[in-house]
Amino acid sequence: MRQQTLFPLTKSSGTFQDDSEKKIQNREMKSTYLDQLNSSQREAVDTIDGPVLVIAGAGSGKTRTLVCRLVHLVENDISPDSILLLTFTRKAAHEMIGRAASLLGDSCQRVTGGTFHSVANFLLRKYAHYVGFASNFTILDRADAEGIINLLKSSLGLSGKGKRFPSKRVIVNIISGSVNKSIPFDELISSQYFHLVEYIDDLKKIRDHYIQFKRDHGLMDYDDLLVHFHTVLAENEQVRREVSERFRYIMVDEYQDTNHIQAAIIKLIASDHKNVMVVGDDCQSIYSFRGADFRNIMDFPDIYPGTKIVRLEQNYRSSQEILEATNAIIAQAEERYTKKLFSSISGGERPLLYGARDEGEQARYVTKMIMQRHEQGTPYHEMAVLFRSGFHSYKLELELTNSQIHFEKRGGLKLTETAHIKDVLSYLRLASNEGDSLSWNRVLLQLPKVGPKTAQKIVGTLRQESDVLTALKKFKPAPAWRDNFQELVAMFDDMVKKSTPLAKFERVMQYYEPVFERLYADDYPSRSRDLEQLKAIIADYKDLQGFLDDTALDPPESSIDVLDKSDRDTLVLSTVHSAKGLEWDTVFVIHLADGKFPSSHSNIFPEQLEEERRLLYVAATRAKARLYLTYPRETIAPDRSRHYSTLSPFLAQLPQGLIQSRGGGYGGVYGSTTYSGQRAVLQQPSSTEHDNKPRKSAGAKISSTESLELGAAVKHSFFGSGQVKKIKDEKTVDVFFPRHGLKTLRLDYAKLELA
DNA sequence: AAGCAGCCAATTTTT
DNA sequence: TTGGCTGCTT
Repeated sequence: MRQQTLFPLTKSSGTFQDDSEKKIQNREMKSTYLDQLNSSQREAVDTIDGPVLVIAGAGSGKTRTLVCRLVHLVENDISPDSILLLTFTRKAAHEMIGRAASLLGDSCQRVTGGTFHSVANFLLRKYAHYVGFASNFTILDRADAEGIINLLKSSLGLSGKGKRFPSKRVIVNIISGSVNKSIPFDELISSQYFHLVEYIDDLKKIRDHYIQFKRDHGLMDYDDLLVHFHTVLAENEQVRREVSERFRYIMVDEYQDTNHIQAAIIKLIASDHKNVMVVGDDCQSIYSFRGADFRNIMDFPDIYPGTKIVRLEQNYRSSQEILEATNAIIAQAEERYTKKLFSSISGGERPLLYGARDEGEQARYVTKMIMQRHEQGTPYHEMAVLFRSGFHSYKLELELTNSQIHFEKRGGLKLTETAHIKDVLSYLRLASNEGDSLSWNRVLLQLPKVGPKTAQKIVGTLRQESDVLTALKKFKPAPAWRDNFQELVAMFDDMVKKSTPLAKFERVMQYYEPVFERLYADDYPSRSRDLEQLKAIIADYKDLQGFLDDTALDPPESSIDVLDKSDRDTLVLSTVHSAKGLEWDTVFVIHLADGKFPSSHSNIFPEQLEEERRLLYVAATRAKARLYLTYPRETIAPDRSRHYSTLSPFLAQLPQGLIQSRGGGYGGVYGSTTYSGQRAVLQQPSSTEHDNKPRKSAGAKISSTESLELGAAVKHSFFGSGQVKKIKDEKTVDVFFPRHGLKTLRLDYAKLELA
């Protein structure tokens, strides 16, 4: 039953680590797995009791170490039931436990594994009453949370507040950010959303109503899963002891991407026995936007005195040539990272940099190189294309489809983020939690002639009776939509009585099909493929709650891989975030232009920029043998205006000789800054900038501190006017802004002007 | 008063 | 491709 919830039968088809590697490891470990580890790995595996911190560089055999330790624990008579394995995705946990099981047998499947969120959910189904929730609470995804915020905005009379009032997206970001970063609400707004300070009271009101709304209707968002779980453990000694006794051995992967609440949860569970092993790499911390703090790693030995610290620095993944480039990328970081990875795989190729003319040419180049490599014997599944944002791959997707290369896209839009899937899920959620008024609101709005006001009126009557059905039957609909309303009520009455999730789904579809065709008249045939996919997923579940939890905690990707049962050789397209922990023979990183990578959204705070740098590091260290870096020299904005772009500063500033350059130019259309003269372009990244975006034309842009002196008045696009307080080096200054205090700015990225 | 059609703008990363 | 806003219609 437990496994059912944590590990659904629906596996997406990707590989966690490539198959050949897996086979080799299995063979190795079957003989005597300990002998196959290097001395550091072995030390990590060997230590059974007490706190262990493993600093594991990219490709240093981290997964192998975790799997071996799992095996080692079980071989030393530790019951698999008492082991908790926390990973970043549920797929990762599933994969590791599966590998352990293939070495040692099925008993390993009894290990509890998954993300913090899935484990918190699993335990809250049992303990939620301690924090005032029934056990049938519904999990909200981001879109649900935004939907509630919208409802509250209008019911609190804040929706017509003008353009400057934050959108639901921003409001959810603030509320969630405050929780995840453990920063008080006011403080977060005045430091990171200072332009919203005037709305601070309205925002607080929305937040308080949001919290109450969730309580009233049995709803938990992602953050609540962690917060409420933490509260249960912190405030109920008996529960804490129960959980602590059950999970006597804890392993946490990707510890650099945990936030403070997650660290506190571990601390509570482990406080009796201190048997915790955490594995992480500070260089690969890429989730601070969601509250992750890699300082959790540094603090670990302080929280757990006597921690054994193990460093894994030998890289078994990439060639020395690739490592030299990736080491150089991370060496530019502000933060001093202690590790320097080395590899014994030599004789590889230097990473290749290609400046394409534009996005179309970039897509054609990548497609061409993929086909070339394929002809030379690299299967598609050994190649991947990585990018900063989901939409960066659109052009490439078209090109690959034209060339009939089969690919799978990870990251970006999820299946559950499309409107028609959310529709169907809403009906099903009502079968599990009839008080979920967000879902009621959604399904009621689908009735013709029923808008926000009417829907709210109906929802308002639902709680006046002991059960929803009675309330619905008592409600008097207007004649204009009475028939449709009664049909909906009949469907609901009928659906809740069906026993299996599939039967419920089919009853919903019988009602929804005509609604669907009316709502999405222009494109319902293409959308109905998604519904087929949903049906295939739901058919594997015996338990509706499990299905709903899984789709919320681990939403299927929108590509149709579930229906595609054939074992086709498939190329992977992925956001860098979703590529974490994976590896391929050949990796392409595209759109490496300033403004795209690093994203232009992140040049306000130096810390965000540092995270973008680590993100590139993560992307590049996925490659085993070949790494291609590309960027378009010209992009077209949505308004069809053309913009020149320059190479990402992260690459432009690398020492010479680590990367080979190729391409660009094309008959000198863009001047002679082609990559035959690598030096000229690489060394002056910002001097070639021809950005023709409209811009405030106040003063001269400052690119070096040479043109600055102490006390100079300057202007920043985000912080406003300020005064130079300290010149640190030729690229770094401290500026005091009256409204934000002292900020350290890097002139390469901060758009600073003379006032 | 509420619904609805049509126009314009914006669009990171994820549990 | 959605989502917010405006102004027209029921």
